[in-house]
Amino acid sequence: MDTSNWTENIQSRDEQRQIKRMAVLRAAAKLFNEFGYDRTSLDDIAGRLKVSKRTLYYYIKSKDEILFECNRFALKFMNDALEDSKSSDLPALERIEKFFKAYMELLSTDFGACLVLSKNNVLSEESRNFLRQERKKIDVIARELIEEGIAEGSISPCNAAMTTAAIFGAFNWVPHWTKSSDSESYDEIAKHFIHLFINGLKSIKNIPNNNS
Amino acid sequence: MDTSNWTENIQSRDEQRQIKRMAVLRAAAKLFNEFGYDRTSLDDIAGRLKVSKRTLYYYIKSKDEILFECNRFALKFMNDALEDSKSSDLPALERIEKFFKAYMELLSTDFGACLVLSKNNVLSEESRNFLRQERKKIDVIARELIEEGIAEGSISPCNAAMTTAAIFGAFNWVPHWTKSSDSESYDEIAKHFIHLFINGLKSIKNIPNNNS
DNA sequence: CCATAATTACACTCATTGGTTATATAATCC
DNA sequence: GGATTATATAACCAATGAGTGTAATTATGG
Repeated sequence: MDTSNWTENIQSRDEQRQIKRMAVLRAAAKLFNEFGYDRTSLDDIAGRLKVSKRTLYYYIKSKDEILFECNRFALKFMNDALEDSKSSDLPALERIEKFFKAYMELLSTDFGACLVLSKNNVLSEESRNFLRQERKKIDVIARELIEEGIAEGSISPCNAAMTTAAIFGAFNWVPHWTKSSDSESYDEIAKHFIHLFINGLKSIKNIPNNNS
Repeated sequence: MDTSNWTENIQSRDEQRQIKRMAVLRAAAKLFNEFGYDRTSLDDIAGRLKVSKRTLYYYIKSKDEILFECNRFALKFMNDALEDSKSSDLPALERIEKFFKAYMELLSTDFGACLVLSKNNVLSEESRNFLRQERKKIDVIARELIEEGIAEGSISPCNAAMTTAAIFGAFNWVPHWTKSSDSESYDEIAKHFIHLFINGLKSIKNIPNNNS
């Protein structure tokens, strides 16, 4: 049926569907993050949304798909956010700061947390490869930032892969301790972390970092 | 069973038992780390050891207990290792280095990896509390080290809790990427990480500190 | 070599759960 | 208003996996 012009209602239906689908994904992500993928049943998700399990199947194809979509969505969000920082021509250190602030922002969302809390060895080889590839992109961008910084002279030479691994690790771990989110906001955490990674622990007594 | 006095043979039997029990735990940890707790069946563990599932129950009480014991064992190992560094009176930065090298060593073991890879929200409230408490101890020691460093003047003032969270995070994340353990040894990683955390990214141009 | 205890194997129960299907209700558009 | 489509309910199925009873087998000590 290629109805051409009465787009509005169709749109509206589709929009409704998308919104509901999104609600399913978000509810699922919350539960996955709290109890883990395997210990979350579709009934749990349905219960949270006050619908029956069968209903979920109108929005998703399988439980696997839910996890995949949660991951995909998070990665898409991230990639979008990266477009900004890519075009920017700030000095490397500031771009790194921007980058990881965006990353922490992602991690503060249900989908972002899901990205780092769920092992995705559940999914099909194909899905897993796709997600791995997307992750890789983000990792590569971070690595390039470090390398630019080194080229620029603002970052001291180091193994960029190892360095990004350390930073991502620190960030990725944050959603693991949010249960008792008594503490600071994600933004505060990001600031602290970035400051630590840039300046290190060591106190700098005699070195004003103006270079000579 | 209160075995009282005929120690020798019992010992030998007991030793045998302990060894086998340990083999069960280690095999389980390996599988947990690879596939996750929920996706590892007791049949899998038994299969790995080439015994029947029923046999496992002579060494452990339940699947829960396996996970608990894996965690407990890792934490015990860590606490033992900490006794050393506690008595030492090296400068804080070196003790931190020592501490985190030991921690990375732990993470390189099956039990250590299990400690950071498994969500333990599976376990009973009681078990979970115990483990949390033990973890807390380790965290506190790390925090104290940082604070000593600050007091000493070798570490620039910072939020110690946040700082240890960052460092632990970076370390804890390592077992997540070991699947493709194509890369460096844990020891190398530890060195890199520690260097990064102590010195930071920022290049310090007037220090000829490229010893590596 | 026998009696006792430890260990192991087979087969079973029982509960959970992911996924499916038959069918009923509500919305949409001609 | 009636046909078509979207959405929901509830019952059902097949598979899995934790845990157990029993009985066979092995090791230990006298």
